[in-house]
Amino acid sequence: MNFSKRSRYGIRALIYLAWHTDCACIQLNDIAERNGISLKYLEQIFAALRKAGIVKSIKGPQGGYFLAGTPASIRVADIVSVLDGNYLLEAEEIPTEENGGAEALTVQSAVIDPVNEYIDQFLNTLTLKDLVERSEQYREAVQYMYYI
Amino acid sequence: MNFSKRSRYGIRALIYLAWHTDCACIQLNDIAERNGISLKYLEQIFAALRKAGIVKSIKGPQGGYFLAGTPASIRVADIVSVLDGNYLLEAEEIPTEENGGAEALTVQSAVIDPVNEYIDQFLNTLTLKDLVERSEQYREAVQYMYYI
DNA sequence: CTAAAAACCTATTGACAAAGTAGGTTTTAG
DNA sequence: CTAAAACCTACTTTGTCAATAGGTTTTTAG
Repeated sequence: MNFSKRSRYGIRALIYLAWHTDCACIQLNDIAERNGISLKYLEQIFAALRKAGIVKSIKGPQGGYFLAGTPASIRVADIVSVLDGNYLLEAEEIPTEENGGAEALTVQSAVIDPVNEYIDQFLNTLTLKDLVERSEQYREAVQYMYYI
Repeated sequence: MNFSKRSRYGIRALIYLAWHTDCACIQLNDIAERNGISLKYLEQIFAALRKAGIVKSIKGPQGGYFLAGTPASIRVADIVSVLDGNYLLEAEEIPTEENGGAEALTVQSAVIDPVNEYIDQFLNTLTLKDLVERSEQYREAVQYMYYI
């Protein structure tokens, strides 16, 4: 299981893109400064997102990135998959001896599997649209926090 | 979030101890061989479990380890806490700039928090007793798998 | 009393990945 | 033609996991 900076930065950047679907595109420089993320690191993240078809790009001055689909069509599971590889807990190695297997199988089926099932279901149901909706409360709150 | 070998080995070893509450104690050598785990590594794991009060030990020949409490009183959350530190996903760093905070707060509250809440609830409810009960089906199956 | 079995203790190592840095090339608007 | 931006590849740093190593201490059995 991974929920690395890479994924978190990616999701945050995509929320920002989703906020600005009215703009033609957004520059990485903009996002990097907003979030205190290294531009070079963001570039790598967006290279992956672009290759996976989640965003599209325009080169040259006034270029940038925009979402390839609607926010509702982009699942958080897709984003994390692209950026962190698999997001599930790794499967147990079941000992090949004549013993020890029962314990390992139990851990797999009673601990790992249920956690994985929940995470998988949760991340596959959650879309960028959901995140945008839930961000509304913070957009105001954040301005209040820092402008006072 | 960690679900390392350390935790998995620990849980497996504790299942094995719980199977043998009739024995005075179990030697690590036994468990290590059953599971193909290095004895030295298991010793470190059990040192942590002992210091946390999950198992007790007897030194000297015929010594070994046994559960400090009933299987029903040992939560999987306790085991993983001891062996992996915290088992939850780390909190987002919220940017201190006047911007970017809304995205980060959204990721925290809409993605990280719900996953953490589930894992926390799940691991705190699940006890070693549950694991022992669910291991029954595998104890037979495993013997069948390898003795045929 | 002694030898061996087991727990107990502390330090070190090797492999690997995450996070970020570095230094470019290519495309294209103005 | 120049500068802004994406695009590409390689490297570095840092830290953690999973062991390995080499002991010391305690205690039972003979």
